[in-house]
Amino acid sequence: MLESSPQALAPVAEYFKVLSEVSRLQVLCCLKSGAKNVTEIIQETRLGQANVSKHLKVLMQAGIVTRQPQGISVFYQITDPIIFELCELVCDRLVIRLQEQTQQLEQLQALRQP
Amino acid sequence: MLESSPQALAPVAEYFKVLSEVSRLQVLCCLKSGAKNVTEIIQETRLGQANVSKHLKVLMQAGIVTRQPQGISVFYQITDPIIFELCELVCDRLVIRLQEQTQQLEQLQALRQP
DNA sequence: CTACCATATTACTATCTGGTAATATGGTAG
DNA sequence: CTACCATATTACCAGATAGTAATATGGTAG
Repeated sequence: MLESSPQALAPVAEYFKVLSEVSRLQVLCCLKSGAKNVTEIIQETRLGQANVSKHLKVLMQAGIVTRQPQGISVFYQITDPIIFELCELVCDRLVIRLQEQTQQLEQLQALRQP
Repeated sequence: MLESSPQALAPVAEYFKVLSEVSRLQVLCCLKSGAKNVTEIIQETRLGQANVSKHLKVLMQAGIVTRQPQGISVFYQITDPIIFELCELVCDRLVIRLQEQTQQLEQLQALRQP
């Protein structure tokens, strides 16, 4: 599987790009516990209002969150549960990498003082 | 799990950023079948030499590939097997999203011609 | 209707990054 | 040594994008 033509890879790259910004990951983490309105997201993430609005639009166009106007405010909710699975995979890998680097450092230090 | 502070999320975002470029995904796909030297990668991906070199550096700094000089040329190899798992997850999700969109379109067309 | 609140959009800037041509490096052969 | 090949680096440009201030939209209350 996993075709290698640029055309086939473009949507995958685009999806990863959406997840490649700290602010958007912050918003997603904030929504992990359930639907929230924009004001709540702004308060919790301490990001600017226009900024949050823009990021939410990007997340919606990627199909990662859904929008639900409710009275005067608008609630957003995560629809795509694989996000956290993806993040966990990456986190696990980053931890392993850190451990390897620490090990290498220790070995170097051991060599320096025989 | 999955802390929400910007500092904790930064490495995750960075990892996703590495995977958010079509050219780099092309290189990774090209390496899926095993180690290849730079010339082979250039031929297979049809990317420029300096460009491939730069992308390989990024992939190496992210710990996704390893470098092995061999005689006059340099071989690269994927070290991080989770990449394709990540891509598969995203692909599956993209397919589902496409299917949903197609369904919605069909419903709209059905409404237009009652 | 007007006033007000929450959210979205616009316009703009500063920063970052992919691509490439030119050049540098480094190993190999003769 | 020199010539040559593969790879890396540098310098540069063009396009994309995060952040923000200002403004627009749209729903609600009075």
